Formats: sequence, structure tokens, C-alpha cells
Amino acid sequence: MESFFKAVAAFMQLSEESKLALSSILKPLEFPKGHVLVRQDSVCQYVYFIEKGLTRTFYYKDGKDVTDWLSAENMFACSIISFLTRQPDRRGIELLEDSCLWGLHYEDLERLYRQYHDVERLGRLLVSSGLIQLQQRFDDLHFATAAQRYQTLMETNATFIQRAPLGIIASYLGITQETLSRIRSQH
Amino acid sequence: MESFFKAVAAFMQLSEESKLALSSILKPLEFPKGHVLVRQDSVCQYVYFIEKGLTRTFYYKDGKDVTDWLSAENMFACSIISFLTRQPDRRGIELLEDSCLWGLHYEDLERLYRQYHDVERLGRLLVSSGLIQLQQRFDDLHFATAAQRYQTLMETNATFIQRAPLGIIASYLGITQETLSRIRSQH
DNA sequence: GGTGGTTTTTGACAATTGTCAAAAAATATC
DNA sequence: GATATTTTTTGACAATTGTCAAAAACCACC
Repeated sequence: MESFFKAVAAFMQLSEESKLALSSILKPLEFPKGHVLVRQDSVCQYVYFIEKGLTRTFYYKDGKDVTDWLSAENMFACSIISFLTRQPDRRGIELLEDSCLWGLHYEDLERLYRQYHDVERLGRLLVSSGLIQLQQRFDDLHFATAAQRYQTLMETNATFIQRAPLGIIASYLGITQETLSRIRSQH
Repeated sequence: MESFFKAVAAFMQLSEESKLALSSILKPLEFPKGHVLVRQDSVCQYVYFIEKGLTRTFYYKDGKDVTDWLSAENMFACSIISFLTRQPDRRGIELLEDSCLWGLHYEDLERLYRQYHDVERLGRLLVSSGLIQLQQRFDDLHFATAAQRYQTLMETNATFIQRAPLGIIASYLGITQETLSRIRSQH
């Protein structure tokens, strides 16, 4: 729980009351590698904060497994479109390692948004942060070569490269694992 | 101004007080085609709501002009990372048509966020909407072919295709204009 | 230490898309 | 309406990345 509030503090200072309210809705979760946090084509009910472990957001496109997002310690994991729209989405989330998480349920969070202005603000800042991250990854995909994208990932999230299998990293980068393997072999 | 509040109403219902406060900070703007709304490598100070016209968010990557985003009537235009982080960003915004806009200044908006809980909520919902849109475009770029991306654009924003030059559409889709021209010629 | 399974690498080849140059078409200007 | 300018299309070819198949490396487990 400490790590969660440390991450929150990087965005803004919350009132003690709001912190208390937030801690009351944080659900501690512990699951083994391979556990499915969010089923594909279901509504994502939680935002997850990762205390320890690694998650993968994925879906199938033309029969092929696509890794949409990866999250490790002190990051959030969420099937964003589904969580925000309350509609099912093809994206599922599974664990790539045994993990300890904090879950924030949509309804609970919504209640706190209504009740506490500063929690609503925190929500805005968290979504803003997600938007910035996605924009950066979008830029990378927009006009960078496979090798450049791999380089960027090494600079920003080397931990993913060390901890996730090659095929998943490749898909995350929008390339095949054969191409990634060849990029690697050329230093 | 009516169109702005109509767009806002799609997200949530604001109090009359907040609407009044918002309308007091909305700056009417009118510029000719080619006008630069946000200079490259500067801090974006406004979110723009487009009453009429077409904007393009762009930057240079390895000497090449990249179109990052397009916005038309009833959409917002903003150099998101710069606006949110208060840092300069390579992205600039220019007008592709004579346009009528409403500008919301960062400081003004921030003041209303602090003052009115429901405006803060609106901010959260607007950013959430932006995140969803970006995620959808990200998905498209992630593992769709050039032809599929063009198809998606025709289905979601045909107006861009009709109103922006080919080179800009191609760049928006992450391909060269020659490739787009060839996709077009095959129906 | 062998066995089975998974992950990664390599090879040969194909498909997609990019590059550069020039022609054609569309649009603006006088 | 002719000329200049910009935009779009086409052609030839190159580069990048994908596909499929097989080999090699790695790992877990008995």
C-alpha cells in the first residue's frame, strides 16, 4: 500500500481523508504467473497497481496474439477502453510472473471521484499520465524502424526485455519475433 | 459557443455556474488557412475546440514532416504532451483551412479545475476520451496493413480524406504518399 | 544426466512498403 | 485561357519486414 501512495504522491498531494478513503477501497491481490486478471471480451472492473510482478495486456488480431501493453512494479495495468466505457473489449490481461497487486474497483473509484474533489483530480492526472505514455509509444510506432523501437524500449523499459519472452516483446514493438531476434543478433 | 457546450453535454451535465465560468474563459479565435496555432518546440498554452475548420498537429522526424493528428468541427486540438507537462514539444499545430476556434488557456482551465469539482470531472472525462481515441489509433498502427488503416480512416473520419492533401493523410496513417496513392488506385 | 517442452535463432524466400524520379492531373494566378 | 505551381499518380527498383520451416539453445523435471 505504501508503494501505491508513493506513486500517487508523484502526481499530487492528497488530503488525509482522501488517502484514508482510497486505502479503504484498495484490494490486495496475489496471483501466480499465468493468472488471468481480465478475461478477453469482458468488462474490465479494476485498475491494478503493481506492487510486484509483471502483467501483459493482449488481444487476438486475425488469429495472432498481440501484446498491447506491459506493466511492472509501480505501474498501473488496466484494459483502458473497457474500464472507461464499461463495455467489453477484446483486450485481456494476464500475469507473466507471480504478482502482488492492488485493485481499485470501478464503482468504488467512481464513488470517491464524486465524494472527493481531490480524488477526481488524481483520476484526471492518472489518465493524463496514461495519455502521455500512450502518445510516446504511438510516436515510436508512427515512423520509427523496428531497430529504433527496440532501442527506445531498452532505454525506457529494459526490465520488460529482461523479464518477458521474446515473442511478447516483439509483438509489443509491433514486429515478429524473428525480426526482433535478428535485430538483437546485430548488437 | 453553443457547439462547445453541446460537445461538453455529451460527456456530462455541468452546473450553470460552471458553464458560466467556462464561457467566461472561452476565447473566440478566427484565423486563415496556414496560420500557426502552436509553434514547434514551444509550450502549448491552449486547448482548442473547433467550431469550424481543420487543424493539423505535426512535427519533423529525421527531416520529414509527420502529421500526428487531425481535428475538424466539434473536435479538440492540442499539443497534448506539451499542454499537460508545461514543457516544449516538437509538435506544432497549424490550420489546414480558414477556421473558427474556441481557445481554453491552461491557467484559466486550471483555475476552474480547482474552483469547480464538476469542471475537474469534465477535464478527466475529456482526457479519458482522448486516451480512448489514441488507443484506437494506436491499435490500428500496431498490426494493421496500410490498406486496412486507410479503410479505418474512411469509416471513422472520411472528412479528413476529403479535406486534407494526400501527403498529410498518408503521414497521418504512417505511410508514404506514394503508397497511399497506390492503395487508392486499387479501389 | 537424459527427456520433453518451450523459446530463440537461422535460413530461404515472399510480400509490403519505401525511395527516387518523372509524368500527369489538378489548382491557382495573371 | 495560358502559364505557373502544387498535388497526385506511375514506374523501376531497393530496403525492410514477414512467413514458413528447421535447427539450436535453453529449461524444467524426473
